[in-house]
Amino acid sequence: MALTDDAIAKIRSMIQSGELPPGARLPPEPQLAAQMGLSRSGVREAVKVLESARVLDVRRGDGTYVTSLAPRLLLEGLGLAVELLRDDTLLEVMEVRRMLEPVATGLAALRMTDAQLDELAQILEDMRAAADDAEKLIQFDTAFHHTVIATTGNETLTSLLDGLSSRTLRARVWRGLIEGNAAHKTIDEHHAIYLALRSRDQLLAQASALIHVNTSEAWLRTVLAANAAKAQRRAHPGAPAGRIDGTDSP
Amino acid sequence: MALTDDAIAKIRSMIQSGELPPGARLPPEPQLAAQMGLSRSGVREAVKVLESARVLDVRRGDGTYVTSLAPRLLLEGLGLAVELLRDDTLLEVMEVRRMLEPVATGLAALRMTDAQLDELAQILEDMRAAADDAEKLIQFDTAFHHTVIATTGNETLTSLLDGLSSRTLRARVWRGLIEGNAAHKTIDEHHAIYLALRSRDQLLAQASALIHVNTSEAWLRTVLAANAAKAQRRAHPGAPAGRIDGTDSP
DNA sequence: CACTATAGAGACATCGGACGTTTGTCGCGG
DNA sequence: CCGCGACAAACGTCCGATGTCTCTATAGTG
Repeated sequence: MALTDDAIAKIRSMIQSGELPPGARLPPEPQLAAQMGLSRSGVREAVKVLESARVLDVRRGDGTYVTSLAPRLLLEGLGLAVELLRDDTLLEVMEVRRMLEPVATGLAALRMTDAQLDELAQILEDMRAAADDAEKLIQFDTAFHHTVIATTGNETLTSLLDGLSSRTLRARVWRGLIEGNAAHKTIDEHHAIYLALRSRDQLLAQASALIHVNTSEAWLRTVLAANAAKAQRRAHPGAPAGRIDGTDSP
Repeated sequence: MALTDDAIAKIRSMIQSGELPPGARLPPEPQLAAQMGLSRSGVREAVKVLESARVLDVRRGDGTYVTSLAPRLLLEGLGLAVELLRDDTLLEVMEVRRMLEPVATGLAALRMTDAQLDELAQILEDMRAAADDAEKLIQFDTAFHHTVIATTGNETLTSLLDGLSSRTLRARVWRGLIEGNAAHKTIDEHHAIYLALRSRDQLLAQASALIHVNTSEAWLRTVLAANAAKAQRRAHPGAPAGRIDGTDSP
């Protein structure tokens, strides 16, 4: 297959070269098709791919435009990718968070304003009030970390970490936390991060963020282990645990 | 638009739920179309999107299959996204690298084998030999950092950092380095990282990686500034330099 | 003159069918 | 047992038609 992929590459290249700057309007599909030497069907597939990557914005009845190309748009797909990762690679994601989130939180301690601190305090309060509602806990947890990282002013960093902490990943961790009666302890960890940020203590913020990510990772491990054991029983009832990596001998 | 996007969501959801595990074969397009209540054209757009995201593997004359869903595949798109970022957000990318790459390099110092160290030494030698060929320098530079990070054994981390250091970003930095006669100094920085790794000194590796990223960032700044000034002159010949952030007063 | 309702044109959304090309397979023959 | 050729299945591409939404210009109204 070359035609459609060529079209994708051509449009991408026109954007990268500046020939199609953010906000620019593309020619109508039939004209674009003629220009690139393929049918309208092929152009539609190409445009659809770039639209799903948030590179193009297709407005029905109007036309197709280049988006702002802001990091928050282009990095949106990272979250979708993480959602599809296999269980055993989620620990790799956690290891990346473990490396990145503490440093980012430390940076946030240097840049955070009083208003942002108050916002965090409010989220913490909400979290404490919702201590028995898993759905809300996840929501406030997401808001807490997003708010912290966003204060670095680095939109790319924020989008990356948002993507690495996809919704289903967070949901799994919290499921473990709640079933393990560790929700309260985890909320305390958020409080510790908040206190470090309020005192603008970079190293303390970094340390408390690392401890928090570490706790999340530990609970994710337990959830994944329970999950793997369940899958194992489903596949071979009563049989001892064996290979779980999905490989197969020829 | 809902039909095609619904189809994308449905297929994604079937994969996420395990109904379509890695390697599974999807029904033929016409059947898939009937099953999801839309025409084959719509299904083809949906499949194309998921293929471009490396979620599906379409084999002409054979069928459509779910990929391995390995991080290296799913995170491949990150590089394409970074390639399209605007100049002013590339500094954000550099800030992320500045936070992540030193920690990762430090981790590599703990896990690297002798064979991998020898591989690095070879790349360093190649780099020195190619000191006047920008193209090769970029190639060896990419190989060096990829090899270092890959020794952490974390494929997700490796793919992320590969994506953050997209080819055009590296090319710009090296253009600055060469024009500024700093190529030699930068190769020395690679050597310093290598020495730290060889002595398995985590903190030293971390420090030398930070210094190296910092140098890259500095040269990227000069390249971007020169670029912005040129764009400014192109827009207003002879006019004094003014705002270069692209904002506009009403 | 200012504002609103409306008709038209333009553009994307979706469909259905047709044909070419590639690939995997299965049976035949050496 | 192995190689070869024909068949069938599946994706790649194209074309044309129709539906639906948006923007805009125009005519009408107060």
